Amino acid sequence: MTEKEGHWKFRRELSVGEVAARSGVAVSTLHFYETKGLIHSLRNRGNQRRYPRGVLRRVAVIKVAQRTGIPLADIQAALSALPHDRPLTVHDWAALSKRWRESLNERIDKLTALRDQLTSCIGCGCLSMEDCPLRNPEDTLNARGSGPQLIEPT
Amino acid sequence: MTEKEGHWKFRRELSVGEVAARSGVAVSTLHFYETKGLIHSLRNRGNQRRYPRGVLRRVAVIKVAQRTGIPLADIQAALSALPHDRPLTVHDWAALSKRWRESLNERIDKLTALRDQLTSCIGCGCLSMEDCPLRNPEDTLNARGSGPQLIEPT
DNA sequence: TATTGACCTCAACTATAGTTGAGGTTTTAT
DNA sequence: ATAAAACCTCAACTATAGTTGAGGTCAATA
Repeated sequence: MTEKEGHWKFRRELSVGEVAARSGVAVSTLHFYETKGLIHSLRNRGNQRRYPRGVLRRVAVIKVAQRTGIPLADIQAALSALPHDRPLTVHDWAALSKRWRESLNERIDKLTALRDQLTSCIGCGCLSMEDCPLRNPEDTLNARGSGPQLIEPT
Repeated sequence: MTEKEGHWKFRRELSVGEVAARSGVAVSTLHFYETKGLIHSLRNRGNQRRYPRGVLRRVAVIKVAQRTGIPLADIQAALSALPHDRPLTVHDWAALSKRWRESLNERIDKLTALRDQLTSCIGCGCLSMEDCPLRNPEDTLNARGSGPQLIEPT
């Protein structure tokens, strides 16, 4: 709303409220992301956060990654491998999104396999620890023989 | 291990440790499920939990539902609509698993759509709140016109 | 200039799904 | 009979992803 800090053409910094309004996340979430190292800010003379415009793209990338099921810690790790003082490029985005699409695909594949097993088990209902693929997805138990399970498996 | 409580042929109750060993969940988890109303137990003279054998099937159903992404509260709601003093029947299981398969299918469909959008956006990288389908999945913003977003949307 | 809105920090709280530990009792095995 | 293993409750803690509120400061506007 204000044009105080120079001519609008040259104003490149955003307040936290502006970033919230334009990115669709709450101010408290931006604070939170900053504590987690997902975004970074500079401070003005009054200790208020000032963001470079590139933060909008960063937040967008974070939100998309979250939709694909990537935990914030992993997003942070991926972003921190990139320079944090320049905007993300289209190339950065392509690299990140390709990786995340892979993990999304894995998730989809796992869920699809689960759905197929569920479908084939609906009429069965055995749910036996030893026999049912739904209960024993990785065949972990048969790996060391049958019988009752170990107490409190890792 | 013990045959104390009657001839083995008639022993129908399980201790919490036995349930843990046979179901593959921790004792603490069984306690936790009980506080959430997901499973139920009787107590012996010494105040120790004694479970009817049907609890094994219940725990199995809970774990399968969790794999499909159903929250415990929903699982509890579904299970509590059934009599809690008899084992789950194959028919119970069929009804539950059909519902859960539906919600699993919805999850898969959403993730698949997301993956397809991600794929088509990898080369783009605009991530604009207004234009990018990845950022604006439900077209919530255009529903009330364009421009900057409302602050702190619900 | 004064007031209001936006901002600051820090602690505490929400929700989900449990785990861990302290302190004490019961059951099982020797 | 006694020691060990299993059990009990309850509170506190873990992790993830934030939100809320108190108490105080800064900035924009009337």
